[in-house]
Amino acid sequence: MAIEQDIQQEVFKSSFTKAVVNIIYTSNWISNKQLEVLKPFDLTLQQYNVLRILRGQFPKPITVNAIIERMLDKMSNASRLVDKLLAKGMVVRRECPEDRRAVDVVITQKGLDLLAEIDKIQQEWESNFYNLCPEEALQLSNLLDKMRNSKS
Amino acid sequence: MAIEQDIQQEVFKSSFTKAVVNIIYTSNWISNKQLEVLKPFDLTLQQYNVLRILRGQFPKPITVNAIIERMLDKMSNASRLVDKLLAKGMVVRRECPEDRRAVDVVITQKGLDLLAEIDKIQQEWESNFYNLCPEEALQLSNLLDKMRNSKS
DNA sequence: AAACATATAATGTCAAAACATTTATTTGTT
DNA sequence: AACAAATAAATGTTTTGACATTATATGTTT
Repeated sequence: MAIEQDIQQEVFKSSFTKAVVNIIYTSNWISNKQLEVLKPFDLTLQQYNVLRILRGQFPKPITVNAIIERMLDKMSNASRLVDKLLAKGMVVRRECPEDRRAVDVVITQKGLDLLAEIDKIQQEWESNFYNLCPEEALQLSNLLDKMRNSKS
Repeated sequence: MAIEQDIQQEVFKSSFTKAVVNIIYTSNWISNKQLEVLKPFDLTLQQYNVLRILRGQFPKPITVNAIIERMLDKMSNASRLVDKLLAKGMVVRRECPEDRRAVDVVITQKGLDLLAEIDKIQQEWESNFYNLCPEEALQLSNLLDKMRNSKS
């Protein structure tokens, strides 16, 4: 359905405003879909995202600060997020030898296994629900990149 | 900057995954920009969105339920959001005569004035930061619509 | 009309986010 | 070396979000 019907607003001030609204709406739409997938695994979206960042680094460790930098929505709670993942046995935490202020975090095998399981369901779901061909997906990504490019 | 640099991830599993990540990243980027604009006016994003929905209906009243339907992220807190706006004198609330369960909400002149003031800053900001021509914005919107179109 | 189901908004509760502050360590400057 | 400034992570506090429950009103069935 087009965004006009989805939020029951027929007219936008500009095509630009419409795109902005559509991005936020679609982002929420995706998040809700992902939450459905994650619910049986007792993971929040943020925990899931942190786990994926850790997998991207595996087997190298990564500091809490570096996690924050790579998170889609920066915030200062990464420390507590790691706490939660630690309690679930999904990560290990150890003092960073080069900088004793920092803390190295590494995903465990249990964490990797969990992600692998989620991946299967996620892919199945993606192929059912997403309607773009690879070229269109790229085009979409490029438009978003261009949009964020500030002139100043 | 392209999404690869922004989140320091060189390779995505597919152009599709890349687009999904980019949508969420860009949505957060927009939200953060908007928050900066709203901060001086002591409005949260959600309060701002509700106000805009009310302005869209003005001078007709709208029920809390109808507000929820039109919100970009559905949730059940609309009642408390209206509370906050009421405390600030931005809306008035009265029992709906046709259905005494429902509550009619209308934006006040004070609310309209506040929105008008924010609009000015918002537009100025949009023109500085957004880099798409109207056709590209439309194309972006259409791709997002297409993406959300479930096959099933 | 009575009984039941549904709809609307408000409220209670708990977890998570936002924001500021604190502690420990490192880096830079005089 | 001594001091100030900066950085990394953790913690405290307040607000907000998510979810369930409640109270009241309306609609429906018999």
